[in-house]
Parts: sequence; structure tokens; C-alpha cells
Amino acid sequence: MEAIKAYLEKNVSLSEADWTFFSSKLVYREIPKKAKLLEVGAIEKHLSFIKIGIVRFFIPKFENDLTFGFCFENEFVSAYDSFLTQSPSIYQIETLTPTSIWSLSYEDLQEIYAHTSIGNTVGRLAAENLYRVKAQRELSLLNDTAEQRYLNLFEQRPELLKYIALKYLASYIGITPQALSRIRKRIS
Amino acid sequence: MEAIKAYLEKNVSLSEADWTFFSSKLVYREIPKKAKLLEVGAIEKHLSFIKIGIVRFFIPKFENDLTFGFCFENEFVSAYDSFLTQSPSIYQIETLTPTSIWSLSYEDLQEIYAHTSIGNTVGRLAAENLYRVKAQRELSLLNDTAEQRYLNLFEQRPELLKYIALKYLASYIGITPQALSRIRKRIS
DNA sequence: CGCCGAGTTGAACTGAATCAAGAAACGTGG
DNA sequence: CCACGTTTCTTGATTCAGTTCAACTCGGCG
Repeated sequence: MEAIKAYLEKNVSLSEADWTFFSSKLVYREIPKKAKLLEVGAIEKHLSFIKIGIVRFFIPKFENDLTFGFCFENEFVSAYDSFLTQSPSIYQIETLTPTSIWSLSYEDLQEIYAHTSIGNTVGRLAAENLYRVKAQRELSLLNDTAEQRYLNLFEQRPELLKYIALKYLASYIGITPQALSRIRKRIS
Repeated sequence: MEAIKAYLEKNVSLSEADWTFFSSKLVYREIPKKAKLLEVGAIEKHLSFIKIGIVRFFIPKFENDLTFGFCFENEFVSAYDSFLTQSPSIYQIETLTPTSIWSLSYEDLQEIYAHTSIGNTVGRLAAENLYRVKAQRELSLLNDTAEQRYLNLFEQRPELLKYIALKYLASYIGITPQALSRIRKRIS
């Protein structure tokens, strides 16, 4: 649980009382690999912090899902749009490896927003960071070639290349596994 | 200024005192058309609300800038990532028509966060909404064809087609003006 | 050992980019 | 209010990156 505290304190200073209240709401769970954290059509009830593990975000398709994101240790994971609006998710979340998480329910988070002084600040900073990641990705998708996006992964998140299957990375980059295989060959 | 109040009250209930404090920080400006609101490399100092007008977000390029967004009346406009991090913007904001805005400076917004009870809530809701828009756009860019994205514009924001040059829309969709011209021809 | 999913490679095809030129619309000055 | 020049839009021909379909290799696992 210390990892969550450290993560939050990078952004804002927590009072002892606020942390006690916050942490009392956290529920620990262990999930095997290749298990669903959230199904298409379900409403996301949790904002979770990954203690150990890797998860994948994707829209299931007949042959080759559309994988558009990953989360790692010490990151928050949630179908955040479904969570915010409490409406059915259009995508699915699945573990790639055995995963341990600390979960916060929607209702408990609303309580935290209402009853702690830093709740809204933490929420704002989280949303701002998520926004900045997506904004950057928008520009990358509009601007860069598939090859550039692959090379960016090397620089920005080399751990992805180690742990994640090529076909998922290809989808994330926006191309087919065959095309990524050829790009790899070309640049190596 | 009433439009801003109405906009905020869609999300959260404002006390008289909070609104007085908030609105005292707003500065009114009128900008001619084709004028820069923000240059590449500059730090975004303002979060502004458009009273009248249309603006365009883009990365200038030698022949054909990369246009990736627009803002209209009754919307907030800002190079939000530059604003949040107070670091140089990689893109530019320009008016397409004569534009009137109410501006809030970065420093004043920090004061609002610190001194009003609803500041952080408003900020969080704003960031959450911006996030959801970008997350949706990510999926559209990965998933949809250029033609589908064009048709989505028809449905979701028909006003864009009326007021904005084809070449800017093409860029927003992620294709060249020639390609969009051909898509138009095909579907009409 | 044999199977199965992941990755590679090849060939044909396709949507969009690029280069180029003409038509239409737009704005500015006389 | 028209005339001219500039910008935007359209259309055609060619090229290219990536898709699709298909066959084959490799490594792990029941």
C-alpha cells in the first residue's frame, strides 16, 4: 500500500487523516493471468492501483482485437471513461500476467471527494495526467508513421517490447502484425 | 459572462461567493480573425472561454499544417498540456473568425484552486471531460477509416462542415485535402 | 511426439500520398 | 461593383505503405 501513498505524494501532500480515510477504502485482490478485469458492456466500478502485473485494454474483434493500451506496476488502471460516466464500457480489460491490485469503488471515491480536502485535487491531477497522455497519442497517430511510432515505443517504454506480444504492440501502433514484422526487419 | 456561469453550473453548484471570486479574475479580450492566440514555443498562460468565435489548433508545417482540433462559442480554449505543465507549447492556436474571450491566468487559477471550495472540483470535471474526448478520438483514429471519421463529423459536429475549410477538416481526419475531396465525391 | 499459437515471409491488392494541372471561390484594391 | 490575384477545391496519374490471404518456421506445452 506504501506504493500508492508514494505515488500520490509525488503530486500532493497527504495529511495523516486523509491517508487513513483513503486507505481504509482500498480492497486488495489477486487475479490470475489472462483473466478479465472488465467485460465489454459492463460498468466500471473500480479505480485500481496495480501492485504487480500487466494488463491490456482492447476492443474484442473477430480475429485480432483492437488493443489500444497497457498498464504496469505502480500505475492506476480503470476503464476511466466508463468509470466517470458509470455507463457501459465499449472495451475490455484483461491481465497479461498474474496481477495484484488495490481497488477503490466508485461510491467510495465519491465519498473521498466529499470528505477529504485533497480528494478533488488528487482526482484533478490524475485526470490531467491521463489527458496529457491521450493528447500526445492523438498527435502521434495523426502525425507519425507506423515506423516512427514503433521507434517511439523503444525510447519511451522499452519494457513494453520485452513483455508484450508483437501482435498486441502492432495493434497499439495501429497496424497488422505482418506489417510490424516487416518494419522490424527493415530497421534491424 | 453569464455563459461561463451557466457552463460551470451544468457540472457543479456555485456559491455566490465562489462565483464572485472566480469572475473577478476574468479578463475580456477581442481578437481579430487569423490572429495567433498562442505561438509554438510559447508557454500557455491562459485558460479562456470563447464568447464568440472559432479557433483552430495546429502544428505549423512547411505546406499544410497539422490541424488537430477546433473550439467554438461557449467552450474553453487553451493549449491545456502547455498550460498544465507551464512548458513550451508544441502547437499553435489561431482564430478563424473574429473572436471574443474571457481569460483566466495560470496564477489566478491556482489561487482559485487554493481559495475556493469548488475550484478543484471544477478543474477535475474539466480535465475529466477533456480526457474523455481525447480517449474517444484515440479509438476513432485507430479503428475507423477516414471515410467513417468524416461521416462521424456530419453527425456529431455538423457546424464544423459549415464554417471550416476542407483542408483543415482533412487534416483533422488524418488525410490530405485531395483524399477528402475524393471521399466527398464518392459518398454524395 | 505432435499440436497450436506466434512470428515471418511472399504475392496480389487497396486506400491514401504525392505530384501536377485546371476550376471555383474569395478578398482586396481600383 | 468589377477585375485580378491568391487561395482552396477538384480531378487525374503515379507511387507507396500497409492490408489481406496464404504458406511456412519456430518454440513451448500437453
